[in-house]
This record gives sequence, C-alpha cells and structure tokens, in this order.
Amino acid sequence: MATGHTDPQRRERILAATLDLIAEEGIARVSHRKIATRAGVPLGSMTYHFSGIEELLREAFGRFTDHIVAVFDAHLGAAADRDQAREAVADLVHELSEGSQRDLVLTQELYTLAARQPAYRELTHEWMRRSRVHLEKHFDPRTARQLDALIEGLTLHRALAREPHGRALTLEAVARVTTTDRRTP
Amino acid sequence: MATGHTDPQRRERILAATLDLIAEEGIARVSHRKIATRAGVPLGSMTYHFSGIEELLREAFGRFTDHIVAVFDAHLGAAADRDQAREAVADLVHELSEGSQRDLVLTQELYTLAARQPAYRELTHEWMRRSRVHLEKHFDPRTARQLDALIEGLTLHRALAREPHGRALTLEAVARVTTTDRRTP
DNA sequence: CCCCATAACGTACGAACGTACGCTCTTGCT
DNA sequence: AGCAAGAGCGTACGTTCGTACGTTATGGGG
Repeated sequence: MATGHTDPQRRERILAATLDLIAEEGIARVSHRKIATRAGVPLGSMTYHFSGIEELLREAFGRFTDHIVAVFDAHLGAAADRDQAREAVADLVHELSEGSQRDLVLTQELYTLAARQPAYRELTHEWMRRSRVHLEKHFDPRTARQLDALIEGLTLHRALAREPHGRALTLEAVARVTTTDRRTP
Repeated sequence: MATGHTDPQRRERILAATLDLIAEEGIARVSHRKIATRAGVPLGSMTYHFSGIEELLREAFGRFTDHIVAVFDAHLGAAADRDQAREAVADLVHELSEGSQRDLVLTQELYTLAARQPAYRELTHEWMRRSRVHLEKHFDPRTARQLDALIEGLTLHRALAREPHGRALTLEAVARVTTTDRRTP
C-alpha cells in the first residue's frame, strides 16, 4: 500500500489476470473490477497503471503473442533440416490444439479483435512474420506462406472438431504442401 | 403497436440487427438496447421474443451459419469434377477473405464462442460436416479433411495479412493438398 | 528530524445495463 | 356489438460498469 515506489510486479499481475479472465470468460465479460479482484489489487490501481481498458487489452495481448511466438520458436528453431521442420510443425499443431484450452481461446479472441481493429493486426502481423522467418529457413517463400496458413487451419479444426484428426493426417498434409516435386494432377 | 398477432418479421429484424451489430462492434459491446434501436423495435420486444441474450446470440449465429453454408454450397455444389472443385475452393477462399468484412468478423466471433462453449460448437460441427460432404464428392475423406483445414487457414491469413497473397498461391496450395502420389488422377 | 514530491489507493458518481411486470390494444368468437 | 384472450410494449428497478479525483503513506533531500 502506497510504498512511495514503483512496483513492477503489480503491472504484471494485472496483465496476467487480464489474460486469465479473458480466457475464462471472454472479452465480453471482463471488467476493471473483475480483473482487479483476480489480480489482488485495488480497483484504483487499474486506472493508475493503465489509461483505460483499451490500453490494458492491447498490452495484455502483446504479452500473449510474445508467449505464442516463443512456443513457435521453441518448436521450429531447433529443426535442422526439412524433415525435422515437418515434424516440428506437426508437433506445434498438436500442442496448440490439444494443449491448454487457454492459448486456443486467447488466439481466437485476438483474431477477432484483429479482424475488426487494425491496431491489433500489428500483433498478428508480427506473429506471422516471425513464424515465416523460421519456415523460410527450410522452405521457399511461397511454400512457407502456404504452410503457415495450413498450420493455422489444422490447429483450429483440430481444436474444434468433434473427433480430432490424428498426427498422421497432420503430417500428411504438411508433407503434401511442402513437397514441391511434380506429380500427377 | 400490439397487433394482437405474431409478427415474424420482427424476430427476423432483431436477429439481423444483432448480427450487424456484432459485426460492427463485437460481442463485447452489444446490448439489448443497441439491438432494439438498430432493429427499430422497442426494448420490451427483446425480452418478449427471446428469453435472454444467450438465446438471442445462439439463434443469430444459427442464421449466420445457414448463410455461410449457403455460400459454401453455391461454390462447391456446382463443381462437376476435381479441377472445377479446386477452382471453386480458390474462389471460395477469395470471396470469404476479401468480400464483406462482415462475414469474416462474424466467423471469428463464432469461433471464439465455440472455443469456449460447447453449445456453439454444434454450429461449427454442422458447418464443417456440410463442407466435407461437398469436398468428399471429389476427394477422399483424408484429403477432404486436410483441404477443409487449408481453406480455413488460407482464408484467415489472407484476410489478416498486410499484403494478401494472390489467387495463384491459393490455387497452388489447393493443388498440392489435393494431389495424391499413388492414386488415380 | 522533518517535510514534500509522488506512488498508490478508496470512493463516489453518472451512465448503461438486463430483466420483470403491468398495461394496452387487436382479433376472433359469440 | 361486446368481450375474453393473449400478443406486444413501456417503464422502472436493482446492478454493474468505467473513470475522475481527493486522500494516504513513504522515503530521500535539506
């Protein structure tokens, strides 16, 4: 209480609580008060640390994309060749789609915001850019772009499907998109 | 007013206004009052025609998926062979991603709801099921599933990208995923 | 040792919300 | 013509919201 000094942990706790609450209840149901309660800070802290709910959301989703990009890096950064990259992509799809519901829900909330407000599109652009950097280490730019979209679709459909598809199907799709050899049409 | 008779147009106008408002402002900012104003109906009508906001949203998104499935049918239903199906898929991706912002935003809002609440997943399941019915007329089930995910990802990335990819890239991705090594052409 | 700049908080206010409920008006039956 | 029934609406209530702003507590300079 009023230490007279800046407390950086307070900001972080508020941001973490914001993401937790969005994941649980959705942007439609978050409020300063709920976030403050969840974070264990007084209501007054909300307007003190953040100029408004807009700023709070944007900063919170900034933290979130940092986290997701880190997951991306962890999977794809280690791949040494094409085949490892394909495996890494499959792992990524399955981790994102069956791991914590949290990341999936937050991703959708962010896309929803991005679909409407250009400000949030900065975050998704950066996210896409960084994933393409990794993919282009192993595939040509056109393929990287297609693969990036495929990852998105596979992750979403796997997460929402009644009976999620297995890893073999993921890997087959990845292989097809990343195989540039000429085949019978 | 009070005509003494059921007025089916009133319900429809409310549902249409609900979708319009969600597309413009997001679920977070819709309210009975705003919807009523937009639809040109009194506030009292809202609780008369719908038991609550939940029911209203679910019915509105039901109309929306009907619409989207119709778009799907229109594109894919007419395809007579594989190549036409591939072209139809490319058309679909481009129409959904560069057509009205409305459909894109509403799709994202629905996915966001579906990611959190199973009730809305019924709608997305039905949607996926019907699109797969069309795709399986031209491709084997595994391929149809992969293609369905690819459509999703291409549409989303194209809509959110800073510089959307061209039709050639869409078609190439579709071709790759739908081209099988060892099968008949 | 004291005091002030300022980090941090508690609270009060007006706006907006969802919903319940009593009222009005039309219609079909007689 | 008159009336019962019920479709449809207007409004008021209690709640929750975001934010502004006055208040409190602290530590470093004097």
